[in-house]
Amino acid sequence: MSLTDLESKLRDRSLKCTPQRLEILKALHEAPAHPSADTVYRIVQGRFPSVSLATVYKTLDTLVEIGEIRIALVSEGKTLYDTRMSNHHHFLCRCCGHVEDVDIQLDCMENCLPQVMGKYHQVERSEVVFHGVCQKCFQPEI
Amino acid sequence: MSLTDLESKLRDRSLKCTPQRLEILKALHEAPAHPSADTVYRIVQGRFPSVSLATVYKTLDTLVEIGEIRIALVSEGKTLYDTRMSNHHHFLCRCCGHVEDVDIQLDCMENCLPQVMGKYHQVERSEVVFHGVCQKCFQPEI
DNA sequence: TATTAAATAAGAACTATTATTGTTTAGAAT
DNA sequence: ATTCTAAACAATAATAGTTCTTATTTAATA
Ligand SMILES: [Mn+2]
Ligand SMILES: [Mn+2]
Ligand SMILES: [Zn+2]
Ligand SMILES: [Zn+2]
Repeated sequence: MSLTDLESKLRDRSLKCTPQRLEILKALHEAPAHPSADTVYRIVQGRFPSVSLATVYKTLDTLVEIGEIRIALVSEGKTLYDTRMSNHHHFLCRCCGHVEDVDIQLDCMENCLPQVMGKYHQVERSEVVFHGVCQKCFQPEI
Repeated sequence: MSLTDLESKLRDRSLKCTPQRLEILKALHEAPAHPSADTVYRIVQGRFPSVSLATVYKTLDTLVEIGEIRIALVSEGKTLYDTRMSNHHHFLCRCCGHVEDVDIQLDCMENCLPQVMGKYHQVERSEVVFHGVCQKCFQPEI
């Protein structure tokens, strides 16, 4: 959220705090959840028309690297980004591709995991993807 | 697995059982787990050089539609396919992108889910993606 | 204010995937 | 077995998403 937060993260890695980066971060938060690069690009254009799509891509990469946003591994085709860095899960509609946050606490996963994976991998986090059909696709008559 | 199984699935939907489709299905099972369209294409080429990449893509779509394979929602960039239709999970290395099957039974998820999601969505299945660093990337000195 | 490494805009290039089109073929009907 | 036809195919053009290249600009530092 906070720009100061971002500034210090950038400074820590000797990355420059440019107006483009600030606008892109703002756009990410204004956008509907899980926006694509193109969605972000269009929002940024409203206030900062000279910004290029390549800069948006590059900046999104950077923001992922410094841990301001992450990629929502939930879409075929285009990359979607997620500004929510706290632990949460996703529901994915197989009809319309709609992605929705799922906020439930699944302690069991976090609990049992370290033992199971411990000797093979370094597990950093886990997320659930629920597959199904969203309300809109299930009852399209409304 | 069984070709008879495939044949009947195709027949049920009045889809033709072509040699290309059979070879592509075979290639999918010979390939390392979670192959891309291109990986499948190359394997098929060995035995059936006239097959086109477009046919591979189209056939993979078809196989997904009839439920012979599924898309492994686990990669940025290119689509990966999964021949294992039974419930399982994935580990994804953030360094090298390696995808590994995770075979643990997480009853808790299947148990708590229907209630939580019930009124909002039709949940058909759920899978966990574990994010982390694989052994190879963690100890690259070997 | 001058310096410089990093970031940017513009657009070409690239990769994965889908669409188009004319030809072939599997499977059904004779 | 031969004919028929919708479906599938090969070839390849087109598109979408993303990355790369290069000349120019700029944030941060001295
Ligand atoms: Mn989310
Ligand atoms: Mn798998
Ligand atoms: Zn839907
Ligand atoms: Zn790895």
